[in-house]
Amino acid sequence: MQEWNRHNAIADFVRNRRKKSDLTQIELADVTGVGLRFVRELEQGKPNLMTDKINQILLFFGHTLTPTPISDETRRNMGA
Amino acid sequence: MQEWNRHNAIADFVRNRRKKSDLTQIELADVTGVGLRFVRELEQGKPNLMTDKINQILLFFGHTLTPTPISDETRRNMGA
DNA sequence: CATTTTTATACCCGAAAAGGTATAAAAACA
DNA sequence: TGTTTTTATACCTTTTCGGGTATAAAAATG
Repeated sequence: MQEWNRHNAIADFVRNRRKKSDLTQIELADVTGVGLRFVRELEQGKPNLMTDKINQILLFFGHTLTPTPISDETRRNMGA
Repeated sequence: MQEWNRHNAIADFVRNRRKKSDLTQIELADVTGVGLRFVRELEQGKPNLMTDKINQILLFFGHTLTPTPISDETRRNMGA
């Protein structure tokens, strides 16, 4: 199995935005409609996730999964 | 089941880049190491896909999946 | 036109994700 | 310190993705 990387673009984004919004994992799961376990595995950096579940969460923060150049990976979404 | 949307950011990106590279779906599957069926389902806009499989393909084009703000372009393809 | 190449749809199966929940660990707080 | 809140880990079940392959449709090529 691939190793979990807690610090990847998606996990970091969700964790940071969630905390900025003063939400617990439970609240985020509740408001986005995904399972609590999914929120946790996502933030822990589980490598294999379903795109539509991720988008369910990202949509709450006004974002979505898109292909981006690798060089821009870190820079692109640090705003907001 | 969710409807397939052939024209989403990921599907369009892969289809366009593949054609620019003059590759068939078979060749892209072969060179990226993912199954042929996956390439087809991705380009057809299957909503539920595994992130690491997508990234296997995007990596070949120097890209990766990241959360990006919902722009007019992405919102245009969200239906309704 | 016919023929070849490429893409799309359908089927079965194994593997793994996602959900729910219980419990343990950690963090926040008084 | 002790208490409460939040987060992390573990187990089990159901669901479904992804691979492989066969076939059909569509597109390209002569």
